[in-house]
Amino acid sequence: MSGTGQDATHEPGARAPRASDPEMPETPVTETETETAAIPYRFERTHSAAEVVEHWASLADGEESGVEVSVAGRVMLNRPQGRLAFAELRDWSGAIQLFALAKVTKDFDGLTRVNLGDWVGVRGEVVRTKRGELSVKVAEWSPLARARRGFGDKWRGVSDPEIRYRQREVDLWANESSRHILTLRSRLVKAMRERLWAAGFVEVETPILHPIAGGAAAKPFVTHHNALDADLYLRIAPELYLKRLVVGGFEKVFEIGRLFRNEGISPRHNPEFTTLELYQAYADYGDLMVLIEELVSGLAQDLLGTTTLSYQGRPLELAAPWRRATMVELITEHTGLKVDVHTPIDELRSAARAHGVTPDDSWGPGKILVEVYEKTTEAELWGPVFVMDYPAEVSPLARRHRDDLDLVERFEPVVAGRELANAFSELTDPDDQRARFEEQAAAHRAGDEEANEVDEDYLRALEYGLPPTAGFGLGIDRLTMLFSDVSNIREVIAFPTLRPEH
RNA sequence: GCGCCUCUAGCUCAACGGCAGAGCAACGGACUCUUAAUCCGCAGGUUUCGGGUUCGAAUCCCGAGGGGCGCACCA
Repeated sequence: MSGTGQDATHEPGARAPRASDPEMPETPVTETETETAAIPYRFERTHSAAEVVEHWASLADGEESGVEVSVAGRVMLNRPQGRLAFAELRDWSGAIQLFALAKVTKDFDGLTRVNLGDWVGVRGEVVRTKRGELSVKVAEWSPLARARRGFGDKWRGVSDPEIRYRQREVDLWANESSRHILTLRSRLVKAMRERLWAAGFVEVETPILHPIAGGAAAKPFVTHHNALDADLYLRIAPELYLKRLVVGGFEKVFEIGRLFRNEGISPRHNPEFTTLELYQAYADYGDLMVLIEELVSGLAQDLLGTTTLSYQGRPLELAAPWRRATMVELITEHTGLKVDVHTPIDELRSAARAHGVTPDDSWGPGKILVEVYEKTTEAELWGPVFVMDYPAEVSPLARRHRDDLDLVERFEPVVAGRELANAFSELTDPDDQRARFEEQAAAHRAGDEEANEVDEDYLRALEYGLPPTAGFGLGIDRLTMLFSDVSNIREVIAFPTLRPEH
C-alpha cells in the first residue's frame, strides 16, 4: 500500500468503534466473538501424531513415558465416558488418541463437549492405556477452531460427488484416499523435477497469455488485456516458446505447467490440466522414446517401488523397453487393413466407412488414416507402446520422416488405451514451417477452430536457426491417474472445473 | 453438444401408488480404559424445482436445474 496515513488495523486496540461512538449502531458482543477470544494466535506443537506413534512405539500397556508433548489437529472421534474421556486427534501425519481424566485435565468438561471436526491443541504426557492404545494424557488443551459444519458420517464420510469436488476440504478430511492421491501427485511432480534436473535439464516458465494460440490443435479460451486493448489467449501449449528458448541456447529445457483448452469436460478431460513439456537439442524422436520409458518407469519405481502396476483391474508393466510399432502396423494388427498414406484416397475412404468413420471431403489420406487409427485401434492398445510415424498432414510442427516425406517422425506412447504423451523430431526448416502454417491457416479460415494460425514470431525464431531438436508433452494428470489407479481425472485435481453453482 | 441413469433430514441410506423412516452427526442426560464405545431422551423434511395423472404421488408422466456415466472432442 501507499504511505498515506497509518494503517489503523495494525494498531492494538484500534478496533471498530463500539457503542461509545454515537455514529455507529450498537454492536453486540456475539457468541462468535467470545469463542474466538478463547483461541490463541499460535500453538507451540512439539510433535506430530506420527512422531509420537513412532517414538513411543515400544511403550508397554499401562506404562507412562514421563515425557510431555504438545500435539494439535482435528478431533475425529470423541468418546467421553463419565469422569474420563477418549478422543482421536488427527493431523497431517496421522492420528493419536487423547486420554483425559477429570481429576488431571484442565477444563475436562469442555473437552468432552468438543464437536467432531473441531481443531484442538493439547499438552500432556505420552502414555499407553491399559487397553494398549498409545495416547496423550491431556493436562491442558485449547480450542484452535470450531467446526460449525459437520464432516459427514463419521464412519462413511461423504460420497456425494457434488460435495467431494465442490467442497474438497470436506472430502480431504473425510476420505483418506483423496488425501493419498493428491499427495502422490505432489510426490510425482517432485520426483519428475529431480530426475530432469539430474539429467541436466533447465526448468523454465513461458507465457500463459498468448497473442496467438499455437503449438497444438485445440480451441482456446479468450481473454482481454485492457491497457493493450488486445485479445489474448490462455495457452493451449507452451511448445513454440520452448523451442524459441532452444534457439536461444537452452539445449535441454522443460516446463511443468497448466494448459487450457476450451473443450468438453469428461472423466478424462479437465479444461485446465498440467503437462510436462520438454525439448532436447541434438536429439531425435528415438532419443525421446528412451527418455520417456526411463522417466515413467523410473517414477513408478520412485513412487510405488515397482514398475508392475495394476490399473483398473488389469496388469500393466512399465519396465523399459516399451514396444515400438508404427501406426500403420498397429492398424493392420487390429483391423486387417493394409493401408498407409500412399493408399489411393478412394480406397482409404471406403476402408474408413467400413470401420465406422465418415470421412469429410476436406480430409486427405493422412487425416483419414489417423481417424481410422483412433476409432479402431487406440483404445484397444493396453501398452505401453510407442505408436510411431504419423502422417505429415496432421502434424504441422513435426519434422518429415527421413524415409518418407508424407510422414513425420512423431510418436505417442499409449498406456491403458490412452495417449500419455505426444512427441516428435521438431520441424526446424523455416520455409517448410511457413508452408505448413499456411495450410493450417487456410483450414482455420475455412472454419476449423482448432487449426493453427501463422505465428510470425516463431518463424522469425526458426530463421535464427533451430538445431536438430526433439520434444514432447506429457500429461501429468493422466500419469497420476495411472499411478493412483483411478479412472476419473477429477480425483487427481484438487479443485476440478465444475459448473458454477447457481 | 447428444443419449442413458440419478436427486429423500447436516452425512450415509430405507420407504417404490396408501400416515416419510433408520444409523451417524447435532442438542440434553448417564457412565473411571474406550477403539465406529454403550445407554436414555430430544429435535430435525415444501422428498431439487415447476406442472400433470390419480380419491390419494417421494413413488407414475412432462418440463427445468444439479450430479454421474457413455458418445463426440481431446491430453
